[in-house]
Amino acid sequence: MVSDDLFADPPEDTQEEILQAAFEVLQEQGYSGLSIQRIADKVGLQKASIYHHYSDKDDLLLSFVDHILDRMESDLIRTADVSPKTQLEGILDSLLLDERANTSTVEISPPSDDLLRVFIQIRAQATHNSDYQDRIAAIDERHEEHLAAIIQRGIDAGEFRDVDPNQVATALSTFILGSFSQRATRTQVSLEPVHKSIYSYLENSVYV
Amino acid sequence: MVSDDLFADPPEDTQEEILQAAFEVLQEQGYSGLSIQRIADKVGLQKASIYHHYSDKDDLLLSFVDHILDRMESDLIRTADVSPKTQLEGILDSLLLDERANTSTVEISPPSDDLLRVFIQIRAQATHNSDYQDRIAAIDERHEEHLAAIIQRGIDAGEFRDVDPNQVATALSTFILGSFSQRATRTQVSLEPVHKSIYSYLENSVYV
DNA sequence: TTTTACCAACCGAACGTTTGTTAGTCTTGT
DNA sequence: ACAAGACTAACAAACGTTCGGTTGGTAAAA
Repeated sequence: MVSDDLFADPPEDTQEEILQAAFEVLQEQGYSGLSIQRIADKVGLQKASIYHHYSDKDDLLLSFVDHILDRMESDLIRTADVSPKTQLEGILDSLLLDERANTSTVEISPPSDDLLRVFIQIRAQATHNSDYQDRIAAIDERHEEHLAAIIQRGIDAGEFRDVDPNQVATALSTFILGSFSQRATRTQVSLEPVHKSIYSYLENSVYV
Repeated sequence: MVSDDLFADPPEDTQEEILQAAFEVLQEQGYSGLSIQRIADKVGLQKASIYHHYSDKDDLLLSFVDHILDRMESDLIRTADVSPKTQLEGILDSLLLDERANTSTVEISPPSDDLLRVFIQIRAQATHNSDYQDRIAAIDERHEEHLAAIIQRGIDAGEFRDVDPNQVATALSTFILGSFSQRATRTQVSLEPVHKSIYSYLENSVYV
């Protein structure tokens, strides 16, 4: 199995190497298999050495989650100097289509399957851990605000009808999350029907 | 914290009591905290006694997952002797609205928040465990088929346009899953915008 | 330039606890 | 008396964490 990197560039210091190792372990073993020993093995360190870089497991996990969620958010939220309709469709194309089918003019690299799986697992921790809950809620809110702002711009520009930006944004983010969850937990999910349906919704209910 | 029962009636035998205990532990501690010791404590048994009812932890977890997914599926899939449009809206109302706001004529009890949280956690296991992947995929497929059948009936009855039943069903199930995921991982999620948007989609893109 | 001091990085070994699991024993209802 | 069901006790393995020691390189002191 080939795993892509947690960092765009190869990790420079040991701290980043450790987070990258945690990323791979989480992918292979799941959250319950994410132990110091396994991370140390993956980096090629003794597990005692981990404690030279992180005070304890909680510290490590917190840094890890921050890194993952930052990365996720940067995939979700991008500004672009194009018309609202073009920007919105660029976002949906990148998030809901296979890369090869993506002919969008707006360049948005979609989250990889690896990142998506890890994201879904972190999200699942939010069901019983309020720290995670807060972080997840923050991401969701910023994502929705980002979409709402685009829709508001579309209304102002006369491209969109006078819809409720927040309502449409919430619907879109719910849809995107559902698609992420399916991609992460099933194999061979066809993104086409979902993509077509949301375009149908936009054409018939949002666009002028 | 008050947890609702995994079983409609109070569990009769010890096996069911154990599964109910696992349900509560999973809710409080998450999947990584789901140990034999904690389950035994919750039932009021010694942990060795668990092995009188289940051969090992894997056996217990498999039974547990089966029970949860069966219950989830029974909440998702119900037949009703009403018009396709009424049935579809009954399903969406029950899954995407608060109970008190649910004035649907079709009686479908929605999955409780507790069940939803546990479902999302089990789903997350599917990211790295192929056994879980298969079960999750099976549920999703049956759910989509159920929705597609309703839509097909709607088309035949002249209530719906000549849409692709599978495409619309996939979109609906994606949407529902996204809503579940948000409800399970965030507090105070307003279901109203999502509900309104999907009705808008149906009226403008599906209904005649 | 050589010597000294220092510090970050890593390692090996051990700690107490919790994990899943097994064996043997006692208790209870039929 | 018999079997089902619960118990106590113990096991090896894995867990997170700590301690003390060994490097290697860098910077100050001689």
